[in-house]
Amino acid sequence: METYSATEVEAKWQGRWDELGTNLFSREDLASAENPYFNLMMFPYPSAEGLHVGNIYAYTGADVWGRYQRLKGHDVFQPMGFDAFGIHSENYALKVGVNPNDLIPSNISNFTRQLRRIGAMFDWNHTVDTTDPNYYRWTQWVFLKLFEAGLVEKREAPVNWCPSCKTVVANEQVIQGLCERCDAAVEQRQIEQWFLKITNYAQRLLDGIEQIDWSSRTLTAQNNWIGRSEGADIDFPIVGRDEAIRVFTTRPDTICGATYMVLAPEHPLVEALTNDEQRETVDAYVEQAKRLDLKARQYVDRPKTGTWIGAYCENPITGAQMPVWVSDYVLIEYGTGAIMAVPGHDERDFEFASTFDLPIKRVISRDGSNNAGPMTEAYVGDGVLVNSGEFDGLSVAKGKRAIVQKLETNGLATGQVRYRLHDWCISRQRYWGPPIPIVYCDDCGAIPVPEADLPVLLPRLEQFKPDDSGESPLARDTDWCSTECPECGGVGTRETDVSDTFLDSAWYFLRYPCTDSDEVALDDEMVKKWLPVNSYIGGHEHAVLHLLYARFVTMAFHDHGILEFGEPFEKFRAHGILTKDGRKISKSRGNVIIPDDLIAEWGADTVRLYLMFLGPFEQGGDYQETGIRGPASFLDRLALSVAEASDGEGDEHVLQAMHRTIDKVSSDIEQLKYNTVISALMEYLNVVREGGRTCVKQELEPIIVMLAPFAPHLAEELWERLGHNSSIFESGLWPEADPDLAKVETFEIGVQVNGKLRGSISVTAETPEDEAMALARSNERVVTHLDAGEVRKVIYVPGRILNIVVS
RNA sequence: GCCCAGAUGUUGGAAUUGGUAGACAAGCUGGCCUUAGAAGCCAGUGCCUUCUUGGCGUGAGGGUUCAAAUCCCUCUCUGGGCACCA
Repeated sequence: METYSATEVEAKWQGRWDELGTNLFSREDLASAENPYFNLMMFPYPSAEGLHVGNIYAYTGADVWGRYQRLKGHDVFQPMGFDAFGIHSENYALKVGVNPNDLIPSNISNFTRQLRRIGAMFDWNHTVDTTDPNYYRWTQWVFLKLFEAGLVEKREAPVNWCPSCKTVVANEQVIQGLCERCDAAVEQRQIEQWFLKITNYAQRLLDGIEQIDWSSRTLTAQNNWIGRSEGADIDFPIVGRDEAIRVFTTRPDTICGATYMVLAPEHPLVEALTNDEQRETVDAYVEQAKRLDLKARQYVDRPKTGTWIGAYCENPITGAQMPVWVSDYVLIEYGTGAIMAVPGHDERDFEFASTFDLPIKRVISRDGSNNAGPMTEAYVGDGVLVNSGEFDGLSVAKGKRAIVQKLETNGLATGQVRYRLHDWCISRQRYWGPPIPIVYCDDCGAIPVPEADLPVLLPRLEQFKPDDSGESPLARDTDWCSTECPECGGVGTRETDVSDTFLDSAWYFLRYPCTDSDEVALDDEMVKKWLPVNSYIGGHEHAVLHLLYARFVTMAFHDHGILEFGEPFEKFRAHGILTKDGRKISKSRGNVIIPDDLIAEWGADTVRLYLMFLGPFEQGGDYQETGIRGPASFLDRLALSVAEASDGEGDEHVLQAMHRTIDKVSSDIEQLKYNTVISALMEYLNVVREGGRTCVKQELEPIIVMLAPFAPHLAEELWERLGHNSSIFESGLWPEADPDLAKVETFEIGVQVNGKLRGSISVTAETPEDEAMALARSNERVVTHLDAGEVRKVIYVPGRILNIVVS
């Protein structure tokens, strides 16, 4: 029996969509859309390998959502672009010896071909390529706007430095403390870099979490990443000096248990407080700490190291003298770069104190009793203050308040909130990115390039490999570097660092509806109409960086009067990960699946349907190729049914099943449970075809509409074969369930005796208990078990269960 | 170490959110049809059993309940993220 040829049908409908511009918006369409819906998905980095099946999975799931919104009557704008700048592309280009300027366009065209082949409804009129000067011109503009808003700052920051290659290396290029390329020990070095002050927005980013509809795991990740801590800054006077060491602590209640102080190696007071006797040891220690690369420095399981610097502090509560140490387990970038060490109640301090034989004092006890005997581990739990003089007996919470209060009256403490979030360093000493639009002038300093002079074009360099200068390869292009100072017109030199790829992607969604404008980055009319984004779907791996940066830029633009809204994405859903035979798909495992052959063999519709059938979209699924036959034959049977269908009235029993299916599908698709949507459609088709019956068209039409998001080509084809002459996506055809028909009248419910299933009875929602009992008693098996004793209790939940307790 | 997610037949996964565990598929077994089958159709398929009966069964162990995959406690394992954040 001839059903359909996927190749022909798919080519036919893709051709027709292109020809009619079904998925395209003209500038006028964008301006006049009545029911706008911006369906965004994370744009890919166009690798040389092409899209793998995981990408297809993600984009199909997002496209299903967009097509579903369209069937519900929205004007769905669904653009796609390419995140093509960055170290990824650059490293690959270096490896294969091709200039990224040549490599990227061919990768993009390959990606475009693949994305078109899966039949997603992308608007190819509104696409972005982050490496296009017409795009990065505006990325540079974003930088300038943030600069204007006072959110850009240049300061020294540590980078990994390979002393042999004499270049900056990324964290990923440091393998066990050694340079990936030359095996030399990597060290950290301080260089001047550009930062965006995202920390100014720490609290706002946290507060905004309350108002957005995002996957909860993504919000949790952002919450943890921002890492708000409440505590106090406390000053510990330095013995013999008119100065204090300021520390941040979340546990002021444990201050009486502080037995020593620790400064980070980079702390300015280390130099000032070190006495002559300790000088040599301390200098050597600080030097050694500096030599560690950034990754090794942060490695937790390293044994604690450090040295006494020869100074003392006074505990502002107990008055006790405490030695001041220096150790790299205290980080200069968090808090004040100094801590009071409470070994009795902090695991790290305990480890350090044990190593160096420093006193360990219990000041919190679980139950308030003053347990004797030495502590064998730090106690970090809740409890009651002990050995704390006047504060004994207070709970941890009350102790915190009381101690901070007392110190506040002496001006020695202030309540303080701190965040783990760091400012965003956007400087990259690399080639493949947008040049940071800054000019240095001996007289005027660092001056932003005027908006009118954008873009600062990235010159084509044949030698783009980082060299031993330690600067971006751009520094070698002296013609490019030398320019005029925008301020005084004198001699200027360009900034040679390029910006982080994450800056490109922190605002791309704002640009999509505005790609028709060359004069401005953001067309106010379009932004007002289409933003914020209604739905964003992407990988959970971007839970913190990309998604946080995009929120930050949006908030900053809002405050700077550029945008009316403060949150970019109303709704965000993280899709799951596809595994293969239970294992992660990765290049190193060699189990990467390129979808082209699969699509050539089965067709895009079958592949789409299969991928969506694997598991809940937000949880991912396991790819096993044999499974594709199920969805394939489902589509075949559906096509067969359409071919056989006659006109006329639908069978009532089938129509009831149909409306129940509409009900279930409509609610499951909202929750992205595409797998159960598909199984519901399969179940319904099984009812339609039960016992080899031939069906009527009326019974098939709604199922074809509901299938359309998953298998758009075949849905169009069957819709046409059923006699319709406009696109199935044109006029909001999503069906609505008739509640009367969808209602289930009689249920088979289980009958349990003492909680064990012994039979079932057929009831309605209104069947009263006595009637249900009577029915149960007519069941032989039930009766046998009832005979075992006296009926003590009957639990009857109409429509659910009848449980009879017998003893 | 901390945080998040998860563990259900041979496999992917369902389960009205406390109410008949295993839907829908894949695989396998048998049958029909066929020159053929990666086509279509039909039947069977959690384990044990005295086989129309009964018992067991959702990572392990305990608990709550008339009733637990679902709630609570303890633990194990897997995947992911963060990582000396005071």
